[in-house]
Amino acid sequence: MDQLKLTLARVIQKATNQKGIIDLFSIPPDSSLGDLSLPCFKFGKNPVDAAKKLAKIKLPKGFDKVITKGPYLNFFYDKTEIIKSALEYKEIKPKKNEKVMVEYSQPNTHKAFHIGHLRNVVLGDAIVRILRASGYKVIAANYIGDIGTHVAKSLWYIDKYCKKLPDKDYGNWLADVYVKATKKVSENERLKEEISQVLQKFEKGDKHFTALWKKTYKWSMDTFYAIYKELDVNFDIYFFESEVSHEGKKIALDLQKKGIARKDQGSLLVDLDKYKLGKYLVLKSDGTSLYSTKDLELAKRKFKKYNIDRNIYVVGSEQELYFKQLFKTLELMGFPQAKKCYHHSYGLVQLSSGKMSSRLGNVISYDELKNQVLKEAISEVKKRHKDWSKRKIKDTALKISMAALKFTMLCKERKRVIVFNVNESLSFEGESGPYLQYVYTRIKSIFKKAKVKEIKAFDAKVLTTQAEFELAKYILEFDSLISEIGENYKINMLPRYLLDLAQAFNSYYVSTKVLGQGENLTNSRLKLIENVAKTIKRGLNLLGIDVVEEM
RNA sequence: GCUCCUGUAGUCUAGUCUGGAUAGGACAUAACCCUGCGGAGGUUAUAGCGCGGGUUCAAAUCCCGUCGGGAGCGCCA
Repeated sequence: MDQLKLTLARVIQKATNQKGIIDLFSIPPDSSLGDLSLPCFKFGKNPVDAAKKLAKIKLPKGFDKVITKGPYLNFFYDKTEIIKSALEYKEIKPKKNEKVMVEYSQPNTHKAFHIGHLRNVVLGDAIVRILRASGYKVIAANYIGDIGTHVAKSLWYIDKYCKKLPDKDYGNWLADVYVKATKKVSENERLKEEISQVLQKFEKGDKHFTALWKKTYKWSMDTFYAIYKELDVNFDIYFFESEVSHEGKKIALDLQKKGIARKDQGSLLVDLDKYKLGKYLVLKSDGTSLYSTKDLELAKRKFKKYNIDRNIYVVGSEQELYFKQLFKTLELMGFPQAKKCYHHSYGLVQLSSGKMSSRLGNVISYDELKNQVLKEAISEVKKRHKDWSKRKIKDTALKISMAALKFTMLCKERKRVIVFNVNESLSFEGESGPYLQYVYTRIKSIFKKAKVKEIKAFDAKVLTTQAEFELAKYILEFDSLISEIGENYKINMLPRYLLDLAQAFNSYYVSTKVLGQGENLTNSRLKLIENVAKTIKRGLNLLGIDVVEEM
């Protein structure tokens, strides 16, 4: 269809002697008005006349007719041609040379993994999948916050107050320790000094704290790995703050030598006032490293060792200023790739009662939410399939739960804040992941009854309804949508598209019978809905969502 | 105080970058549709662009102002 649009644009370009026609095209508000529209406001003083004049042009192949509607010129595709292309549709695999690194998830060890982290992982994973589908070489990177003040705080608390270490449920225990430690410190400011000492000892390689760190670090990582496995998220590389901390300090000191950074109240900072970016602190006054210290070294590694062309950081919008500062500093350091660093920010996930904070412990953990949704899904599946085994019920319910969770995280425009109400469970109806899975099972069910594996003969000419034409258009739109998202990162366009397609299918389904319509018609309809199912499956997979055969 | 983001029916949301036709969808509410390929569905109804200016043939979209909500602004990450 992109090709059709292009040829039409050329024809009109010739007739009007104007450039950029292709950008003027729009989709009419209702498909009964046409498939493609050209507003004629820019062709002379009287757009209605201009439209009438242009309506006389000779239409290129693939177009059926053109009508005018006031100042609009509305084109209709040749329906049979479109349906034919949709029936014969083959997946394309584009190739691009650019190498992109997507850094996401970045959880801190020794803290809770909550639903805010979930939005990040799901978003990052979808970006990775979509960029790969649009042809980029993608490195999926995680960056674990395994050291820093928060870890020192936990180690300090465990060392000082915990007589017994747990033997199970490590992740939650650590999350709880962090909350308690924060509370302790807030009651007595002087304890901060003790924590600073623990951090300094640890950074110098103190044996006791290193051993304690190793043990507790592993507990956290095992918790994360389990979550990633369940979410079906895979990383190509794990970076750790601990491995860039030391080199980061060198960079900070080097920045001072070069006059990019200066000392201020004992700490080192890069003054970015003249770029309206405030001051960027790169080393603490006690000589230990900061988030920024480590990010400088991390970026350097990405550029030099991994030789990437583009670098995407998936991090919440509250860090927008921080990343602007980081990118500017990288630029001052002379990295040409600094201009190709991109902060993919997104809105907070918060509770109806307000912002979540690992420090305060008022969070919904990933496990908590998942278990709630899973419970609901299990009961729904049970209702429908009394004969299924427990195992099958749970497997299916888990896939449905994942669809519900991920879809909720992805269908909103990225900057939008997501507010969770603890008591409201996620919906499986309406605009939801399960709604899309449902469409897939309906199609699969038809195929089961049809008892055909492969449709060899089909004929576009027998598919004459508007609904069939609409479905065909959706199928043909998919590839350009993916490549568009690969450029603008508007992930939520994909869930939106899938909802539209699903809805179009559902109304087709209730109005049109596929089976028992004679071999020719039935086979052609089967072919069409098979391609609908494939498109939905591909789309869901790009969002990290699995389909189910039955639900 | 300064900076950034955001405001669309009772609730949630798409559209805003790149201005075009009747602002699309979901939930809730009220009707209706299984002798049919799966009702986690379909059809219909009700209801909306915070406010005030400006630019334009045309504004949810751009500009200015204003009000409400959120986030950030040196030793957290």
